[in-house]
Parts: sequence; C-alpha cells; structure tokens
Amino acid sequence: MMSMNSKQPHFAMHPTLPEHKYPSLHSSSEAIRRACLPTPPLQSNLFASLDETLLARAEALAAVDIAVSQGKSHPFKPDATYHTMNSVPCTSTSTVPLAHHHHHHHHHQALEPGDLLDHISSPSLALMSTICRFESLTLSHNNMIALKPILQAWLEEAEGAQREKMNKPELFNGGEKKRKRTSIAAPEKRSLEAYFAVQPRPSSEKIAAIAEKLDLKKNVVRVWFCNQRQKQKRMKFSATY
DNA sequence: ATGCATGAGGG
DNA sequence: CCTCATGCATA
Repeated sequence: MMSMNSKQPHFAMHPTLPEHKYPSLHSSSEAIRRACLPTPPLQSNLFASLDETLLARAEALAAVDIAVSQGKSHPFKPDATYHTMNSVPCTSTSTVPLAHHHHHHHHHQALEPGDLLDHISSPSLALMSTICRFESLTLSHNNMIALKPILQAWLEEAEGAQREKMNKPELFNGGEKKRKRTSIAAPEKRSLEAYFAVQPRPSSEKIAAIAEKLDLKKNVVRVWFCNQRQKQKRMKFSATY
C-alpha cells in the first residue's frame, strides 16, 4: 500500500570499515572461483563431488554441542573399520541442525577440550545461510563446485581459530550499524513481477519510471530486477534436475 | 529459508 | 550498467 521502505542512503555513505569476519574465506573465494571456472561442466557428477562427509563435518562443527558431547565419550569400537578417520558420529546429518541441543553433562574432570569447543567455532550466520542454500539447491552449479573447497578450507580454519577466538579481548566494539532491509509490499511486488514478465531487463529510464510509479527508490527497483534474474536462473537450473 | 543489499569483476 | 557469489536481516 504505502511506502514501507525506511532505508538509509547507506550506499552513498559507509563511513566505517566493512569488518571482514572471514578474511581468509574472502580471499580464497575469488581464487577458487576463478580456478573452477575453466573446469568442464560436469553436471552429471555434481553430487558425486559433493561428498557427504564434507557437509557432515560442516554440520557437525555447526552443532559443536552434539559433537562435543559425543566426542567426550567416544567409544572406540574394535570392530569398526574407519580408516578414513573423518566420520564424525553426529546425528546422522540429515539436515542442518539450527537448534542448539545442549546435551551437556556435568563432568567434573580436570580439563576437558570439549569446554573449549563449546564457546567457539560458531559458523557465522552467513556461512549458515550458504549451507542452507547448498542443501536446498538454491545455488548455481558453479557456486556449488566452488563451495566444496571453501567448506574444506573453513573446516581447517575453524580448527586453527578455535583457541584464538576465546583469547580475543573484543578490542573495537561499539560501532556496530545494522543494515536495513527494504521490505517491498505485496502489491508493489506483484507489479514488479508483471513488469519482469514482459521485460526482465528494463533500461535505466524504465526502471526510474517504475520506481516512481511504485514509490520506490530507483536502486531498490534495479536491485530487485537483478535479484529476480538470479532467481530465475536458479529456478531454471533446479527445474532441469 | 529467503528477500534485499553489497561488492568484485567484466564490458 | 550487468552478472555472480555472498552477506545480513527478516518472516
């Protein structure tokens, strides 16, 4: 109905530092992406390359509580033949466990590495959403391929960062600004979809006209079309398979 | 789980 | 300007 978009011109002014939480992930992202581009499009072997163990390990790290509680009382089975060593005995890894199941026992032992794991290695909400899209097939093919090494790298980085994180004194804290997400109302969204159906790539002037008609910022409309095109491509891909 | 936003890279 | 991968906020 009305313009519910209460957004700031943050694209015109971003005074503070972008704060990279995962610099290693960022830098490796581009490198891996470019390294994966010249690879032949083997879509048939897509899921063959997506080792279940990789996702399983990521999910296990995401729910450290589970892995910890099980890791403490890890019973070695003499009859089990695990030469691959990375088989985390977590909860069968069906889907990403968003909830935190705290099966913490009150062990009064002297030192427990589990207590360390309990406070760190939060996989960050960003990575979580990526994992979600990974599993819900809302990622492009190239993206999926590129993500496999990234996930692998993250696993190792997380292991190394575990002790560093808890020693962190939280140096610069206080200048946190939340990004506002514009909410496009349903009627406006339906209009945009109608425009998109006839012209998925409108010109700058057309975008401006649409923006004025719907009482939205031009950039909001432009970004909406960009995102809509991305969504369109993903849907085409997932419809193929 | 998904919608809007950002940023790098390409043209 | 775009696409593409990804992040952050939200329903």
